[in-house]
Amino acid sequence: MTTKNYKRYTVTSALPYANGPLHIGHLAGAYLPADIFVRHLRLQKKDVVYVCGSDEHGAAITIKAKKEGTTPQAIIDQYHHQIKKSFEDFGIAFDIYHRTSAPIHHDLSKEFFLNLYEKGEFIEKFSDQYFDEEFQQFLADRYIIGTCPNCGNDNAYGDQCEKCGTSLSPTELIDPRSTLSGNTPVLKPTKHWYLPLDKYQPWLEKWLLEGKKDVWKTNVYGQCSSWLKQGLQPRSMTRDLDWGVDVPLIEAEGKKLYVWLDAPIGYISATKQWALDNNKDWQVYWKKQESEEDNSCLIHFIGKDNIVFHCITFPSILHAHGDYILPQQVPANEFLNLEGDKLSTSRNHAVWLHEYLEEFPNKQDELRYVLTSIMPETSDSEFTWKDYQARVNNELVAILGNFVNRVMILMHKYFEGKTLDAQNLKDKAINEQIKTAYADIDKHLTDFKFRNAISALMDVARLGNKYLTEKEPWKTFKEQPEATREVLQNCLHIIGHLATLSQAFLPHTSKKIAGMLNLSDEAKGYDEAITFANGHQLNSATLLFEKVEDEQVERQLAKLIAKKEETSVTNVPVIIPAKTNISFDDFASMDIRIGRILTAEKVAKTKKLLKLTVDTGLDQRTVVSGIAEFFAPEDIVGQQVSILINLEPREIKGILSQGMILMAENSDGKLTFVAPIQEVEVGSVVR
RNA sequence: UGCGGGGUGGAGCAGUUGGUAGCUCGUCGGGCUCAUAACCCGAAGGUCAUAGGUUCGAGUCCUGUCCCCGCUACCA
Repeated sequence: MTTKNYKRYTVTSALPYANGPLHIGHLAGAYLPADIFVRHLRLQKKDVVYVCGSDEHGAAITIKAKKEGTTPQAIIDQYHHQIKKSFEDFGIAFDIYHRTSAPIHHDLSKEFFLNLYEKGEFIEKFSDQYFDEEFQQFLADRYIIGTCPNCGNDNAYGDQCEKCGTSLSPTELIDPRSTLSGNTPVLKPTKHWYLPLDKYQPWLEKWLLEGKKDVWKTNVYGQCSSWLKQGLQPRSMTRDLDWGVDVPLIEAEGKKLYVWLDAPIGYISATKQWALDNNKDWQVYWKKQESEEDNSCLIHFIGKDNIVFHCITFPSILHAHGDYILPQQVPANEFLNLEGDKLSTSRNHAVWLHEYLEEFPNKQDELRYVLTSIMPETSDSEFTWKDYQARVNNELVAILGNFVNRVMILMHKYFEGKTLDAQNLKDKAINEQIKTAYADIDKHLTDFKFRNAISALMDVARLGNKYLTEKEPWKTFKEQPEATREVLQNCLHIIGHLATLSQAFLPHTSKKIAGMLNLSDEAKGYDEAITFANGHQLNSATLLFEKVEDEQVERQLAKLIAKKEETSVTNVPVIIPAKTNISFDDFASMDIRIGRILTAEKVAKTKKLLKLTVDTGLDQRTVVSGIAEFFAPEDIVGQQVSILINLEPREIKGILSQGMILMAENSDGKLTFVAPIQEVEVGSVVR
């Protein structure tokens, strides 16, 4: 593929956002594949730098700080160090794990902005934005809540209503409130600098649509081409925020760079810091060289949610700057699910890396193996603890661990763990198959097919088990000790190759194997021969992997359930600020009645809507209600409900909805009917 | 709403440019006993979501339909 035969590689993994810990989805998406890929390149003695760091800016962090009554700095310090340590313990081999709050990053981000500014790339636009007069600041979209014009949810955010899914802008909200003060914000003009993505569209079409067709993964290419087809719009690169990189213009005081401008620049500033620390030249990894063939091969490992920024926005910025190379590959993975449900930070439905490392000490490679085997390369995939157990027990323990153990035990039993004239692998067929394994793994990794690659690694261990079974050294030893010795020494060579080949995937295991063979545990390149001296003494056999017991699986499952419940209980309910007063007449003008649901059916092609027929006492009418996620149609027939009957009828999904069912919604968005505690006569007035 | 990805034996998934449907796990039968009851061999099990079309021939190309996931909307 196109990543072959470069002189140099610049590999990045998406910057984790420093407002929460890492979970297995992050690993499977952007970190484990990159780590394997980079280790593979290093084993080929390629020149590669692998950078990452914490993304520490953006409104989500200030919101979290405010919610927890602390400072943004405290939040990012806490999570930066936690994330960094988790990566280290897990064995992700970054050359540097940096952070975007570092001065070197702020400087470089400003430099980028100024470079584009001076070239006149930005469009300067005034727009009216909500401003909180009490707090004297402009409000980011997420700081404004109000009533959704689409579904009437009065807890919609300025950028989106999470209830009906509509994308909004703050000015569309009915009755907007600031989450800072609860006051009604005022519109004030503010100036922002926009990146004219529309202007780069023709260039993007050529570079991406023509240049990356059949080169990038279909999920990545498909998403990009759909964006380009829709037509790109200028995108604001600045924000009215008090946390982030300052916009380096006098007239922009108090404004910050948009996180998505500065975050990817974090890859570059991290490289710069690494170069400083190690006396290297960072520019060869990022800047265009005199001759194109000297350019570094830039590869971004990300999850699918980051595709557009890494494939369209960031390349546009690099292109507009002009001095920088562009990504050669963006092997985005899809998502990992957990036990049949999406991973979710807010619902605490996740396997957290720091907890795994504590509860399963020295079992990094087990998780690395499982996640690589189920990596969501082409579609979403699923992690279950039962599958974890099965893969560890049936594959790592039974195939790899067992093979190594069998050979080691036989060697010690028959030959005191000493080799004799074991310079070469003497079985031609085995030798060929091992060569093929090296080639296969290289091909799969070059194509970002990590599942296939790790399966090719396991095939080497399978080959060993088969060879042992066929040669039956435990039978031949008495009659033909020399032939038996040769068989076992051939097996030792296979184990040696397993040590080399597993370095990229299972680095901890590789070291253990090398230790057992009493070979140096220095990283061994692929081209280094495996040799045992005459009379080489092996170390004693230890088990590479332990079985996962049913009890461990059950404990993890119980923990997931417990956490979910705990979260829903302890989640501090967000109390929505009070709305402005209305007159009694306004209230009296609402006609709310008690009705009864007569029929209910799901509206086709929607996930939230139910079509209800309600007896209001006056008539029977059709109401479309967004409650399908919480109630099955058959369960609510006969239910008494409060219904607002003089609401302007509205067509929803082609059905005329005449009225609105009143629902109580808790802070998790869970709905309950507002109904009389005793049955009352249908048509009764609520007032 | 629009767009992207996916729907393949019990489970999880591969299937490159169209040419007899594969892998891992599980199940069943056999072999072996060096090994963490692990290893090796063999078998059963699929109308490739669905309806049409192109073709000598389609899981693979085209069209319609139905499901699932995601993006659009600062969690990989």
